[in-house]
Amino acid sequence: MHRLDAKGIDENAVATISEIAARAGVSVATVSRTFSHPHLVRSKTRDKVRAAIDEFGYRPNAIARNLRRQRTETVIVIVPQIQNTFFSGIIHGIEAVAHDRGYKVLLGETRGDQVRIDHYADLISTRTAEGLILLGSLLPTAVRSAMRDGAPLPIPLVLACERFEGLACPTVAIDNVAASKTAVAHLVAQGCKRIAMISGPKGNTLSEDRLAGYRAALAEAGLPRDPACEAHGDFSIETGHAAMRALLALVERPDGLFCASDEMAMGAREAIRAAGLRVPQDIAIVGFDDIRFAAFMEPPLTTMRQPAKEIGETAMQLMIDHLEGDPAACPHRVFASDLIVRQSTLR
Amino acid sequence: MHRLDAKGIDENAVATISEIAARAGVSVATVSRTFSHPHLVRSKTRDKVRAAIDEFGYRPNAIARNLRRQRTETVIVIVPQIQNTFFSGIIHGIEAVAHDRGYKVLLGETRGDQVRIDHYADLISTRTAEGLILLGSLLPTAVRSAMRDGAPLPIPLVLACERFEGLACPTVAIDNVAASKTAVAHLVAQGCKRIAMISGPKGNTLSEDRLAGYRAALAEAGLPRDPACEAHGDFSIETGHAAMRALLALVERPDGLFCASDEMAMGAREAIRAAGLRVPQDIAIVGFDDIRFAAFMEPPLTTMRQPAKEIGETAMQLMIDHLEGDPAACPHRVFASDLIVRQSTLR
DNA sequence: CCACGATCTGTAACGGTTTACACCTCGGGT
DNA sequence: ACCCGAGGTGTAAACCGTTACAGATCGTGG
Repeated sequence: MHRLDAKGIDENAVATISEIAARAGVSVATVSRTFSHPHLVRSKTRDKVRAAIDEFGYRPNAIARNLRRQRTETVIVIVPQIQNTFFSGIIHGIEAVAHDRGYKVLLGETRGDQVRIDHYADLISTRTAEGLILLGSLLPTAVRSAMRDGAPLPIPLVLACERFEGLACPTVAIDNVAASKTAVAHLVAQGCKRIAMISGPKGNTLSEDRLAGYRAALAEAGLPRDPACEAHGDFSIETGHAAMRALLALVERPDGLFCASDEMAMGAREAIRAAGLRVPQDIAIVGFDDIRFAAFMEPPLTTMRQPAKEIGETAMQLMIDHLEGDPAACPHRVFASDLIVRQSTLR
Repeated sequence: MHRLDAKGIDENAVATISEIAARAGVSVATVSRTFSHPHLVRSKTRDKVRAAIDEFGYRPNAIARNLRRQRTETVIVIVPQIQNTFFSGIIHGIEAVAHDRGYKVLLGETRGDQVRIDHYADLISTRTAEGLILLGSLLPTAVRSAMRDGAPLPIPLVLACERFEGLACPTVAIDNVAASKTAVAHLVAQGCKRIAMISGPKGNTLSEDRLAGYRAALAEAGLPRDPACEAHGDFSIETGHAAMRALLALVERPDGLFCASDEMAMGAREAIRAAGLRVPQDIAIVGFDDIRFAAFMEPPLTTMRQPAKEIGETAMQLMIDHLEGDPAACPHRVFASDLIVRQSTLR
């Protein structure tokens, strides 16, 4: 299939190493060495091999090489949804480092589906990929049971942007508690007295951390905490919109809002507009992530910037260190996140 | 590395087929058949094999299987930039179909770099991947030279969203000429007399098609065409902003704007705001793509919707048909694109 | 002219699976 | 008693590289 054309001469199929060896009048070992360890081959011999290769178009078969070397130099990146701008920023960073270091990136999208995540994690057991970079808050079943049993991790794993209690593996993230505290303190400084939050899904460490930061900031400012002001979404525009409508229905309307993602802030902003209220005069908003579109909202959105690309780059770097270096090492990289102040909080 | 723990007992390493065969007291062929052709194995024998597998945790080595089968069931998707919302929508669709059909998706980002695109295309020659889905407007050098020589395509290729004159390969796209014509006709219907366009990069078929549609609509409406009103960007917010600033500096200011991407429309909208003008009263805007954020712009953006997910799904479908079916077939799928009318053009 | 080391090259094992082919067993028909 | 076919199973040859090891070649110093 797709290998032989009508004349039986294969234009596409690459010659094998033994054909090249025969054409060049050397052994397969020499051809192999010409690629992998050229310094072991006399330059005259190399030229013979190169000539044969130029003539017959040899490209070494990566599958055979992988089998022999027991390596694929491939990592799989599991992401809840590729369309999320923050995640695609991380993937951008991952791909950059992977490419530079000669690794390949397999992409798996989960959409919150445990079956899909396990399917992709299985690619490690079957040796299709060597390691797993996890962007979401869902863990493969195999990892979960290892955690429960206190067993070592069954697969090389790096967490980007999420952390799990009791899971010892390389992690890169920001300090979500501190970041949220800063964000909410900014709202306090702008004079907000009743600050609501739309966080991520319950039970998700990242969401809990951001919620904790929010609460800490309120406490520090001496503002009362009202459970009715704590809403949850799934980081999407739609859930931000819905959550804000609920918050607007409260008898005591909030005058400040902190969202755990810019997308939710976008949805919330729309709900506020629909209610005939103004941002920031009636309600000031702080988002999270600083996605590309935050600066182009109306008004431009104040937000906690996460260095998505750097997070991705670091995650891939940690993965390579893990695969090529000491697999017992378990570094944690924490990035700073900056508050980007724009008009949505300036009143 | 990472294979043996302190006791020399390997928790992670999967047993090989021959170990399982020995444990189960059968031959390797039988173990293999238990996986691939269970109906060829007596159920009692299957149970023995299953028991051994359960006990020792065997997972077949995909590399060895791939080598033997001469298949990897992997396609590589080359995208100019993963962060572009339209592209990530397509990838979303590609991944969905790939997962359902048992294929894997390798991700390659080019950022307009010919070296990177060739690097990724090379994964086909080395048999790492079986086919290439191309999202951008850059072609691998190997494909380009085949085109020039009139030779058959050197690799299984599917184009999503871009087409090339004289390149016969499965393609999925929309009718950019017609879509642009519709978009610009809408501006005409809204009473715009001087309509500018910010298109994509020059020399790009997609850009040219959209420009052609724009010109056709002007001609049909009897409006004069002014080369000064034809600007170019690279689909990004920033270039949209820059292009709009130039358009605003014209002595005769446009009163309508058609952008070849929503992102550029976003940048343009910002430039218009900065100039103290109103949308749509002073300048009406139509974008392209209908990315998730278009509906949340201020005012919400009228735009040509492209069915990104469906385009991706179809591209992957065509790729599988090409790999598993008739490689000579060269279907072209053209999707409808709908004009989504929002406030940015309603005056 | 020989010994010796350095440099280069070849042979063959190996990685782990799939599958063509051969073989064996067993039941049923003649 | 014999043949035949169906159903199961095993053997071994692929698939295509890499690399340990052995062997060949070459240059140099004695």
